[in-house]
Amino acid sequence: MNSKIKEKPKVELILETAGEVFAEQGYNKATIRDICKRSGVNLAAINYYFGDKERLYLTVLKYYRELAIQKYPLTFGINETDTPEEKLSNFIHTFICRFLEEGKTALFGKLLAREFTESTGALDVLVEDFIRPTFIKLSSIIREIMGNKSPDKKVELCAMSIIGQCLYFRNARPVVFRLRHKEGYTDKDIKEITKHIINFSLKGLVNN
Amino acid sequence: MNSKIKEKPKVELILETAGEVFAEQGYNKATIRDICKRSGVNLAAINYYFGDKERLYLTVLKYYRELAIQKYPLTFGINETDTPEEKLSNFIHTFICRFLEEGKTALFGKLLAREFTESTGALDVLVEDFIRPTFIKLSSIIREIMGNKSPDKKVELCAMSIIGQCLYFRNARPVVFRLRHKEGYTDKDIKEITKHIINFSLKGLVNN
DNA sequence: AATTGTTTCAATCGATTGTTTAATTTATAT
DNA sequence: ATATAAATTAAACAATCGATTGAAACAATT
Repeated sequence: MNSKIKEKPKVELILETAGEVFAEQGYNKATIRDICKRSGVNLAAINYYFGDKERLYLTVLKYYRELAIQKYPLTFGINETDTPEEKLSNFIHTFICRFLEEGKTALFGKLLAREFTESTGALDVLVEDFIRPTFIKLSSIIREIMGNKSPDKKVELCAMSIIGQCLYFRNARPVVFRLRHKEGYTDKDIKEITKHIINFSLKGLVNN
Repeated sequence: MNSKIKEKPKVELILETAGEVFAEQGYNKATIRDICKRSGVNLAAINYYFGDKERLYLTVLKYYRELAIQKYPLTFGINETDTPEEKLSNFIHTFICRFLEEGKTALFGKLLAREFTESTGALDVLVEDFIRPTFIKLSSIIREIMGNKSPDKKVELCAMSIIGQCLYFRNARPVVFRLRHKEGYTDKDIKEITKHIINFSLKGLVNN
């Protein structure tokens, strides 16, 4: 009757809502009831379309992964003609954007950032498909900066330092916001943080 | 009858067990049933002695806080005669030990580290009583190294970078262990990590 | 129009959780 | 010894969650 407007397929609707809920609440705290309510679908819809909660979550990951890798190509915004320092800057900047931007394109990054501290059964696959390649990419940049003679272990530790800084100010937001007496990050905050992490890390990588 | 051996008071027994369970599982995943089972007490004991789960958790925090501040004086192992760089080294070393050591003295640190990424209702108090003082202490050391002219914001960001590195390799263990194809940290690992974070951060703080 | 397959729905199941109760046991004090 | 209080227990309660059911509504096909 009101069919002039083509309704969004229910599966897609659920996936989008579920992605937001999982990113907000984490896998465990997110409830099927909440997702269904926000989607305006019946409680049984998720089990009908996806089987169970876990398979919904896996489908959500696949769904947003597509959006993510299509917006952020695997190059991490890095040109091979860039200097190593430029490459690291771009890497850090891109890495932070991937879980900080508003909108759907950053949802995969948010879900991924959660897996670091609240792992689910999907972590094994996520590590091999995304996290390890990201670390390898970062490690290669670090090696360019530090020189080929740098031992693997040292490179690995430096990669941890960089990722650790980035994830801290996302995952430890409850503490950060209280310390600052200020809720949320402004765009200016994010720019400053990004710039700081780049500077701090570039200096940290200097060989002595 | 068998009263030659003085039994440990039940309240204390529950507190110790509960601390371990909360540190292992986090507040939400820890169940009263599990704590009671491990303590060998009846299911109703916790509500009888502590009222409810939340007040048990708060009491656990207070209990282990005592052990912690008595083992780790608020000085963070820092002598005022140390150089600023030595102070930072000692701070990072102490900070990491506080949530990595085995045994009961590190339990408060483990609970605190959890609050960064899985906050509970206790976070507000914990921030004011422990986390903020720790940041202030760290900030004062950073200021000594970077010079008095350094803007507050810059010092704050550097403190975040240092804490972020330390917490990463504790809270992101699921990912780290998979990346390394190795479960757990050896004492050697911990020493290397600590040494690395100290070096990386000292270089990051250098003014240019 | 009848049949078939798909989707939607309210209702409910089964398991887990924090919490409470009411009865019993143990300890303490008079 | 007896009375009172404290501690302990098994059982159940209430709320929440993921999952399932079976009937109804809808769409598509024959």
